[in-house]
Amino acid sequence: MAPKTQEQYRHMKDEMREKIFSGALRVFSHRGYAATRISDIAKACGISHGLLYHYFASKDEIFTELVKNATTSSANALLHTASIEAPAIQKIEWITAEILKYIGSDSDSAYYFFLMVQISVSESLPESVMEIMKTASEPNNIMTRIIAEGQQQGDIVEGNVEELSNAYWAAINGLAIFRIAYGDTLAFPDPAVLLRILKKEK
Amino acid sequence: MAPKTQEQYRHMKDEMREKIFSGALRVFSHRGYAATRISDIAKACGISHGLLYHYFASKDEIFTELVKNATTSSANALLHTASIEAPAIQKIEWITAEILKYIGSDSDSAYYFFLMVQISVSESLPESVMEIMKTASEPNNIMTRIIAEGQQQGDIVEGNVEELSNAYWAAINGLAIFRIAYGDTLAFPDPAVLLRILKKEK
DNA sequence: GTCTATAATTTGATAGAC
DNA sequence: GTCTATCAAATTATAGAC
Repeated sequence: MAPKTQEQYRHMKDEMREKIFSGALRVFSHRGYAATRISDIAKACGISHGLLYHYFASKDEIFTELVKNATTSSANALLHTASIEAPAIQKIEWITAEILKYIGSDSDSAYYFFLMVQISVSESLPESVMEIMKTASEPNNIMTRIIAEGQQQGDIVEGNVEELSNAYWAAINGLAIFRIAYGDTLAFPDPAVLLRILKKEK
Repeated sequence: MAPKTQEQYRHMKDEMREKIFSGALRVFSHRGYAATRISDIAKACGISHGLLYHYFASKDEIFTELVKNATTSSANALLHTASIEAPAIQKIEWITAEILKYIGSDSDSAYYFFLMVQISVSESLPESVMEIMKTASEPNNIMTRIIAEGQQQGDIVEGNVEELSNAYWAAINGLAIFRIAYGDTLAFPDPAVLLRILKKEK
């Protein structure tokens, strides 16, 4: 192997690659993987499609890197929250506020959520993406644990933890999608509205 | 065997078109509009792609008919609920139970929800679909009216009606998507869980 | 009614000019 | 580094055999 040359090769092109990632994320979200043309991404980045192959080997590689970003960063955020020393309900309040803040802003977050939704539904994806999804730690598992914790502490409503978690994540993902579809004209709910799904009234 | 009447032939043609619709709805949902190949639909229906053109003029026509179905049937269901003589909260309880029942079953409902989600996000759609979306009455408008009604009657929590409506619909749509992604292994929440978003505790 | 063969177009990827 | 020209493969839609 020649790790040294590969590393140098990548470092040289990192800046442009970042620019391409950003454009590609939005194009993939709006069109889906298979429907996204390499020329669409190139146009969104203001370069020719030929030049794009100077920075990426293929359409698959761009997509795979994006998915890698999405899975690792979301898993890390959740793991970090889970490790905080606080009552479960506070963990959930904190993460909900964070997620909604980012989804509601102009950042890439909403697009990452929708990217993962598309992947979970899609039946024909590159093998490389399938591999990542298999090894990705599921946010749902972490969330169900926190919910169960909150139930024991008497702050979260009774009921099947997976059903509660699904309802909560469905709302989060749905809002991310609405945000992409309707932009900043969307009336964006307060974290408290979503937390009513889980929180026990006192 | 006796020769078939014209009506029998017409009936056979209608049946085949229904079969193609059903197959196409699932393929479009799993792959998106632009990424769906005519041969994918044909394969899902167990026919050759040449034969498909015997029943439909183009890929666009199949998709457009599906969108037409989705918009009219969902609008009708909501309008019907809105016209019922009952407190607003009961209307919402009824429609939520209905929607979740259908999404959770093996019917086409979940796919129709996701189809509309994809359309709302997608940037490149056939002109014919764009036309339908422009004239389609928005479910959101009907829902916000019912929610406002429920607030006046003291059964629904205070707060911006559009934000509440968005949170509620986000959860509904999110669950439809989860249902497609995970099939009947999904832990499907009770209507009561979703209604906690809107319902005032007493 | 149903299929296979094929035309016309599009698109992912490469090669080579500047 | 960047672009344009081009190849090879895939895809929509049509034509024609059975």
